[in-house]
Amino acid sequence: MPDNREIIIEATQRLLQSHGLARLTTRDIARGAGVAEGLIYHHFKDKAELIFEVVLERVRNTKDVLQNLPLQVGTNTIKENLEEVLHTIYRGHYEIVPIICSMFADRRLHIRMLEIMKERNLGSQKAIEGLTVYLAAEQRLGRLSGNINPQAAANCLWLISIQSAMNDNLMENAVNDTDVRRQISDYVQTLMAGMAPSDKTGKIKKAKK
Amino acid sequence: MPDNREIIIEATQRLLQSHGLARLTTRDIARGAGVAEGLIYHHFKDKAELIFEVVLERVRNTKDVLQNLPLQVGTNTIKENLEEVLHTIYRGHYEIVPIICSMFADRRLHIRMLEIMKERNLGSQKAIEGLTVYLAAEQRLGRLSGNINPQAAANCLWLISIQSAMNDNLMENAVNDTDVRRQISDYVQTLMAGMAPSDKTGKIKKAKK
Amino acid sequence: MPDNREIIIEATQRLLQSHGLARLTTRDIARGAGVAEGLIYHHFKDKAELIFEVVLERVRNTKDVLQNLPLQVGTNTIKENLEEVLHTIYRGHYEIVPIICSMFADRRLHIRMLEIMKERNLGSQKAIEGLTVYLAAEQRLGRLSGNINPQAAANCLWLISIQSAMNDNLMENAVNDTDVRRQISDYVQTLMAGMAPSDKTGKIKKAKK
Amino acid sequence: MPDNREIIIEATQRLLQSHGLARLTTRDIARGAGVAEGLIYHHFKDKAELIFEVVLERVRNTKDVLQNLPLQVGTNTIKENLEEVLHTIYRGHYEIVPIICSMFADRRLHIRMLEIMKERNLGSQKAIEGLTVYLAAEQRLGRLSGNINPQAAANCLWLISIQSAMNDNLMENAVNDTDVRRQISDYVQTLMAGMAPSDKTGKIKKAKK
DNA sequence: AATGAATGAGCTTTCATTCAT
DNA sequence: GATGAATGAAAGCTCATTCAT
Repeated sequence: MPDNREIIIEATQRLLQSHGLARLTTRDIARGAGVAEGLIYHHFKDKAELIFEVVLERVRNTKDVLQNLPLQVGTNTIKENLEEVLHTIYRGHYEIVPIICSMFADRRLHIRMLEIMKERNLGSQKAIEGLTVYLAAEQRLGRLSGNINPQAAANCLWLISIQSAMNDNLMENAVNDTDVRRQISDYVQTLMAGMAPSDKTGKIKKAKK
Repeated sequence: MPDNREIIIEATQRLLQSHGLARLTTRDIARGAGVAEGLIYHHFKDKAELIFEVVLERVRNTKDVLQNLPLQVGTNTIKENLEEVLHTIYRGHYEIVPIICSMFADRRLHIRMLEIMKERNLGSQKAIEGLTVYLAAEQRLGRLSGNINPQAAANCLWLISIQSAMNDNLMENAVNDTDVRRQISDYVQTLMAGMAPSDKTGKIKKAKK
Repeated sequence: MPDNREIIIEATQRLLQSHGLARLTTRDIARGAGVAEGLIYHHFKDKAELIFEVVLERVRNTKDVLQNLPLQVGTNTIKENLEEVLHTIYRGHYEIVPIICSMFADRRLHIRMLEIMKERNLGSQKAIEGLTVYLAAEQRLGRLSGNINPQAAANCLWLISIQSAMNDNLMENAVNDTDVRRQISDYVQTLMAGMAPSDKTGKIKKAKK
Repeated sequence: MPDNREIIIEATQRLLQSHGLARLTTRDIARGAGVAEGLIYHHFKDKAELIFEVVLERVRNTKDVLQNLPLQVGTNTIKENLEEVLHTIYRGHYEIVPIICSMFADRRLHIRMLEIMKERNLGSQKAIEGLTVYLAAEQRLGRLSGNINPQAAANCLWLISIQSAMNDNLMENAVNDTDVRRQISDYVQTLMAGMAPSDKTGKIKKAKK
């Protein structure tokens, strides 16, 4: 007994990738799923909610990784852990970001999207929480500098990986895994090392001029 | 005699920023430009061509954002300079977020845009170049750590500010200048200080397990 | 064991009053009754039959409104009695306005309703009868002018109160009891005093030109 | 050169009478008018506004009569003038009332209808104004009792004629002009004479019992 | 060049009704 | 009797585009 709700979500996911959101109609979705158009509205309040469900499904894996991150506290190197996190966020969002952006290109969908997120108490801050907790824990273990603010650092990592994915997708950069990982490694390296000169103590030097 | 072609483009640009592409109708554009709907089709083959013209103009402007940065080498504190840069990128992108999103929503527009950018050698890497040059110069002056890769660092700064702007725009966060600047300051602070513990030498410690 | 047929009818009645017919769906009804949508079709041939059953019940009740009025003959003041009557008619109809409107909206329902009313000798003239009898009795007691036709007067009172209720309901006027009573009082006062000049004898003066 | 806006209104008017509102679709209207469906939305904001326009067109005549009523001050007999007014209101609303009621059976149309009325500053009080002014003027001339409130009296007349029309339409009473005029004559007679006993002075007697 | 009325295909959404369980 | 997932035929409305003037 096939679950039509799942079938609809899967068909939407498939069509979203081949056609894009702007040209995707509920008729296409129904045809693609092999069900009546009306059934969509039995399982989802409206088209926006269906699209949102697709995005959620995709993001779920990322969310799990971030939530389980605190379990990694003290294991491996920090750099290894962070690279893994950034890679997960990157991969989890590479295909989703254009869909989300598409929704924001449509005023009506945009508004509805924000409503749904409010209803379900979702938002990127929620997703980042696990990362923030992890960083704070590593900081307490002395594996991270006491000078940084875990929340700000988590935000930086999040923003970099999301925007990388978005940028690569928008510019259609080659995205073989080796390149992605090398790039991420560079970013993490930069964030770990810090840009201030090596004699720094967390205070920023004035120009000597 | 005002040039109606220009007037139409300007109105489209304005409306694209405030309303996004998906619900922007030729009627809206005509009304916004104060001309008849039919006139659009005298000046442009179709709606897509008009939109394309507008987006192209925006992309042309983007690369100028960071051109003047190298002039700041050695002046002020690094932190001050970087905060100013991030703020500039943030503000410059905040308003074109709906246009960027629109490109994700319309596959044909997206593809044409990429072709043009390739032809004319545009693209974010170009825009970041000024920032990279600046960072390298400061590094030579000893005002930045020798351990970082200027290109990677420039990328980090770029990605963070763009994605901040997108996030704030799309999630309809409050964006008064004070909040934006505080946020940016936190990010720069994190990047300057680095996340590795204070005895770091650029090498990453293993977990002591 | 509660009788689901009755439960469905009650829920429909309630919803018809608050929401009107046109947007009242079988889903709403089922939800309101706490049963499955399909069950409606076990108890009623189709939606029309269910609605019909409900409207019929309302019409049955309406004629009782004025039955007790003749009992008031000679008691209180006429004005008090009439104000009470108008208020009763007003209140009794205020809540069924959406149902009356629904009959105008659905031709089939309208026709069936008329047939039933003819068959069973229902109708507003029947309902007004009590009022007419009352007025005639008061006229015989000398408490009402001998110049009026009790039937016409009863009709006037009836029409005014019904239409007041409709108007207030449809225009979403504020309808606190004080306002309603003041309004009714004005109408009764007008009807009691009569519009002809005070030297009137029931005959209408010509303009003196 | 036929005016399509008028053609659409006329077709709607025609179809409204034969089919009723509940089953009247925009497709039917377009077909009936011989134009494209989209054209309706070029001339009217939505279906509600079109329907409303039809009602307005019909009511316009009534409105004119009421507004010109003050010109009749002092001419003919009061009774003649009032009978003419009530007859005009009755005739002008006989076919309109069911349409208006139908709109109120549909929650969405109801709300939209009230919006439109607010936008255009319409409402029954506006229509009654002319009648109120007329009554007040006749009162000053001594042709109407000084004991009545012109506003309340105007309301009574209005409510009676509207509800008569509605009642006759709903009950499908015979409505040949002779019957209608006789009925109206009875109502006016009642209102003129007043219901209080002939020795009245405008004060209401207590029951002597 | 400029207008704006007119088109018509296509969109999302609604909803009475059916039917396997 | 009772369920609720599933249907599919509309419904109201949108909008890029055309064309007579």
